[in-house]
Amino acid sequence: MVKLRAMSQTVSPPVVPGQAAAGGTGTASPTFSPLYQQIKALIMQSLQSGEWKPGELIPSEVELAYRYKVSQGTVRKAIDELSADNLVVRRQGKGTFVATHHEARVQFRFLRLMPDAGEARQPDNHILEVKRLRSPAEVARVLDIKAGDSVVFIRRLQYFDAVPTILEEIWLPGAIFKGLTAERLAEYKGPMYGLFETEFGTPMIRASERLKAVSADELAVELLKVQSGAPLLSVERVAYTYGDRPVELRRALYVTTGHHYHNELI
Amino acid sequence: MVKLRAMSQTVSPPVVPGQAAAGGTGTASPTFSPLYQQIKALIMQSLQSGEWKPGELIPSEVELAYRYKVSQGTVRKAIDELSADNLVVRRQGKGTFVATHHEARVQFRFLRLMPDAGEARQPDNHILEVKRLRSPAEVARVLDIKAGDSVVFIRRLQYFDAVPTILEEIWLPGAIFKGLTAERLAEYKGPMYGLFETEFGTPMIRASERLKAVSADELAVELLKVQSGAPLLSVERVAYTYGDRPVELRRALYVTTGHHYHNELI
DNA sequence: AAGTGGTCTAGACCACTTT
DNA sequence: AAGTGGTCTAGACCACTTC
Repeated sequence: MVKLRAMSQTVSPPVVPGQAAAGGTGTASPTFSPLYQQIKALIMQSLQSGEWKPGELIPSEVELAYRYKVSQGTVRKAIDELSADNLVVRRQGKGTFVATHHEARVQFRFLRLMPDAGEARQPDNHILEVKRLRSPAEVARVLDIKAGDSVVFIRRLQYFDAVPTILEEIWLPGAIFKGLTAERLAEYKGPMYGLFETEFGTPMIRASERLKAVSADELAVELLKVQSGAPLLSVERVAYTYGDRPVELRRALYVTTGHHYHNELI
Repeated sequence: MVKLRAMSQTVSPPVVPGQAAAGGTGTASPTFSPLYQQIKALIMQSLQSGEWKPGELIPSEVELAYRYKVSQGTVRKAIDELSADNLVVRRQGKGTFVATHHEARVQFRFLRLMPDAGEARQPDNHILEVKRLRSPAEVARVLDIKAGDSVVFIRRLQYFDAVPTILEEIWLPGAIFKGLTAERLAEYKGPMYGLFETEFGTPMIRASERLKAVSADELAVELLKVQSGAPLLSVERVAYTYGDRPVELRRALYVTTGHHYHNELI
């Protein structure tokens, strides 16, 4: 069995069972990484491989320490970072769980549109269209697939208090989202990312957004019931799963009369 | 001398020299907080009081451990959190420094407008107006002062590559920003928050923003050189200094043709 | 060489949850 | 009572910076 190596106790790069550690394989110029980073990488591999699925309990710190032959403190620091990255959730007395989109808490991370006054509430989702098509070059580039590859296209309208507020177009890699149909989307209760995670084994763990102000086009006028040329908030999102793999492109238009996009600068 | 107390080794609430700890004074129902949280609160008090100013070196972990009579590990955990909160910056081999706005790195935290293509660059600032006036009720409520209290009002235009892009109105509590004039603002090189921090002892440590899409009004048309009714990104910000005290209200209009507001959802 | 933050260990005890 | 994460300590050693 190949053992993990602590920092600088050796000249060779850190090695982990079956695969290189976070620092890289280090063929040319060996890079090192702290033990806890190597442990973190190992745990992430188990998350990615589906050994521990969203919502499930992962092994205890003591057990992981025994498994990886390091101290509990080192495992702890690894899990500390995974927790900060929102990949796992600690619960005192119970254990550490794989993060899931089936919690209200997580929704706010991915839907930043808030009512100007009052409490945030769940939107009503209306799936307008689901079809499979060949990926335009522009979409393919973002999703890191080949132009012409199969993609799933979704058009959705979201209502807050019966007011049409969000119109979005979503592109997903067809290879991952095989059996995705309008029916499954429509009948599914809860957040779309919950469905992606549960049914397609693809949890969204982070996203990058670009916001612009734009004028309502014809489709927006029709569906969002705004005047032609009305200002709308355009939100273009690329969402990523484990390994920073892009798996969703989403272009949304938000009506921001009565709602706003909330952001904390920390 | 009153000593700090570790968790639950006593029935009385944790006490710190001269003041209650993070958990609160606990007169009615004593609340507890971990030792490292108490240390963190103590360090924050020193930051707030100006004992250690932005850019300066704070005492080493060993020294702080001696001062507070706790282990270095406990001080470390306190500073870990302060570092995560962006209140201090660690530098291996050198020490721990109080965070400052005089670093390019910090700019990106507070200016999220990026060019759609190419590298971000520093804007040219044009101060259009600086005046002192009595606070409108609406502004006073946000800044937690009394309506009619003195406030400094600033109107500023920012250019990227000679293109007018950001028009903003800023309100500041007059009591804090006494000698603030158009001249000082105009002659100051670097970010406005750097000036606030250096000249007025008021570092902005976090901010909360509300974004909406709006139509250009007359003033925006004139100054931002956009067409009447053109869509603009409205960004309303409240910035806070130590102790979560609001000290700035900023209402900005961003031109988002060629630029976008960037946000990471993590 | 000395001082700083960064990593790692081992052990003790606490708070919380479940059995 | 047993198991989990959370806190705290003491000590060793490493990496980096400065003198």
